[in-house]
Amino acid sequence: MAKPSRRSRGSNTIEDVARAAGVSAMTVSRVINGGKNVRESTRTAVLEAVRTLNYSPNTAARSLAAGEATHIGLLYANPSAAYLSQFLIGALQAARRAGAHLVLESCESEDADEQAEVTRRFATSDVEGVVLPPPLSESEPIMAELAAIGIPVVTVARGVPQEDGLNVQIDDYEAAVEMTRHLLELGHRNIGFIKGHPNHVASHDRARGFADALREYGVDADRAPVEQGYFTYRSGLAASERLLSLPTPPTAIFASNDDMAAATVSVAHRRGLVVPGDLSVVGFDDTALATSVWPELTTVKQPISAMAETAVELLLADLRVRRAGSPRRLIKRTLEHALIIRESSGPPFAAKRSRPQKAAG
Amino acid sequence: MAKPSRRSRGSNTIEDVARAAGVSAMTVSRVINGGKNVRESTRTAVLEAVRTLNYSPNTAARSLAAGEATHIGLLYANPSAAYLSQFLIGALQAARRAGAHLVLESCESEDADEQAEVTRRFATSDVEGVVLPPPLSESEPIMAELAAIGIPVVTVARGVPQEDGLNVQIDDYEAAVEMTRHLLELGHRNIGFIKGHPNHVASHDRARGFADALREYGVDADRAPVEQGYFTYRSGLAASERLLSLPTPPTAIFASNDDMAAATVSVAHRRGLVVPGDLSVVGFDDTALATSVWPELTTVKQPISAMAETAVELLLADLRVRRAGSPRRLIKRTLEHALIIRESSGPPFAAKRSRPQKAAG
DNA sequence: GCGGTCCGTGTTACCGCTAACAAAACAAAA
DNA sequence: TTTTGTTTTGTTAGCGGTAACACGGACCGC
Repeated sequence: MAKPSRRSRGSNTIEDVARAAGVSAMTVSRVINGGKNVRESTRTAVLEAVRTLNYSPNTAARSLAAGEATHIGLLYANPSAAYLSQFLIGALQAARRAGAHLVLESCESEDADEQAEVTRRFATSDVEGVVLPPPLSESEPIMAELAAIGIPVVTVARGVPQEDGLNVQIDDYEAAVEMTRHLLELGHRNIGFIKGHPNHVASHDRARGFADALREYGVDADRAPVEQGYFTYRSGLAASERLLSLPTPPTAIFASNDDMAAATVSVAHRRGLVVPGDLSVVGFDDTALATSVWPELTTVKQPISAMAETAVELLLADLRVRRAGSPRRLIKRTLEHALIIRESSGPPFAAKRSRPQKAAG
Repeated sequence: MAKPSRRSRGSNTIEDVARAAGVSAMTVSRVINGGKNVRESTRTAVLEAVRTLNYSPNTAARSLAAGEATHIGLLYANPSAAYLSQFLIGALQAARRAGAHLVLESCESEDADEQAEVTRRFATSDVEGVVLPPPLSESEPIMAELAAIGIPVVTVARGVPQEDGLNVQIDDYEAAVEMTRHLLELGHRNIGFIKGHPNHVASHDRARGFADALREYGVDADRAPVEQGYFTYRSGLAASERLLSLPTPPTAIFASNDDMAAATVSVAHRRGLVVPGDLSVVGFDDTALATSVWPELTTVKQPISAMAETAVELLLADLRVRRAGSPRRLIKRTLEHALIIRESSGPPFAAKRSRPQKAAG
């Protein structure tokens, strides 16, 4: 037995796998990475050895040798905490798989100069690419600064992606259409809508989806009660107050995110309305808030973690391509959303009927 | 000029710094890490060179050479999203500083066998230590499994830390005392309390703090209205309903976390009570929920990010010590909390007075 | 049958850093 | 002054991978 090297950590290396498979380390390396030009029999032998030894490559050694990206930045600003944690989980996963570190920086300021300043400091440290989740993905000062420094960026949920930029998103328009159809199919015809922050392009997409779905069912979209919100709980409070104070208050309210939907539920309760018996309330995003209010919210689920993973992967791929000098491909990726139907939506005027039904059931 | 090496990434290395400072690479290494035995003049020269060249060491190379921990695990379970994202930010920061990767795994199940199973799979991959935030820090199956495998663990906010374990926490008892005093000093004498999940030791500490503070002010703690809750919004709904249905309902309610406090506010509103005019409501944790309800909650802020950072640092230090074979030191660390006074707490019976005041102001 | 091309694999030389050891510089003791 | 520590600094040999190139054999066309 060879005496163990003075600092090995015991876990087996590519060398061990090579020995076990009866090939050289290089061949193992080729098999593990998408290796072309490896005979099928060799490949299976190597994979067999990998499995037997439960081998997993050392990311530190890998990125050192390959000279790959090691630090990718994630600049975030106060989205809902639920969104951020989901996003971080996905980004972290993808980064680790690639052997890269995630460098976090927050940028809460709305001031253009300050945003540029933070960005500059961040970018000139040692990050090789930057992931920009919303709402920062819409920030022009940041995008401009990053472009000036020449650092690759991938935006997430940027409404109007840059011509030659990387972007990951969901189809906000389509999701809003589906949610509106859900309410229409329950029988609602007087549906209120609370818009999102006007700076977010997604807000407009959602509003368009809402209106188009109404038209599809022959409802006059121009007469539909719509109030401006800003994605905050507080703005949702105000907007829903206004909607419910209308002479003919809506039987359902579609809020552009969960925070505002939660606020709407709170206002409804304060007014003695039963949700969903007297008023259906639906949200968007499926953040943790959706299930921590009562009743739990019907909402649209964004695959936040998956979007983050995809974003990191796109960025790393772009970095690789740039380094190799290959022609860049401009990539946009749209991921699937899903309607999550919970307890806050139901048929209109169900309050009186629902009680007997419950007693009977 | 030497032709650039075929794969260097351009950023300057320890070699460049050494050349600039007129010393060897090893000396630079010593200066950068807590180097002992370096002449003061040499040290300053090196640091000068480091600054000039804007040098920052390559973490991949560092952990490869030093054979240090590269993967530390973080096993989490559905705490509030706000808590998790704060925690991740801190943990990530500390991990990156040390050149380690954070490996995430979630374990939502409450079933002992399943928890053990997840833990086993997680631990036998390639993590060298595990961070356990609440509520998992209280899970015996997980702790037992980890101990059996022999992987170092650091728990966070574990009520009764293990004899020889690493743990990071705040003083729940003291924080509860301070919060209760705050209410007492506002003039409240009939204060309701909503307990946390009985499995959490922190719940008991908070309840003790509450009772002791009452006694301190001559209030009969045994007669104080206390209801059992389980840290969920829903349990808060039920508990506060019970408290407010008492013949002499309390003028203030101290909920053991923000979720239950938010639920209490909701119940109060449904009953037509003004917060804080008719009822003061305070929470614990200062999660995002605290500022996304109206009125914003008075609460206790836990330094979540800092706790996560500390936890990772403790773990890495322990790992280093173990590898060196030095005697382990058992470390517990208690971080500072803070009382955050917002709008949900005020003097009792203020509803009638406050309106004229508002009108006058 | 012979040079060329492609394929599958091995060899070599690092990536950037640090542990361990060696050597030199300096100081204190004899 | 010599001897014997004690610092301070340099040298060597990797850590675990991968890029680049080398090499032998199969296949091809002439």
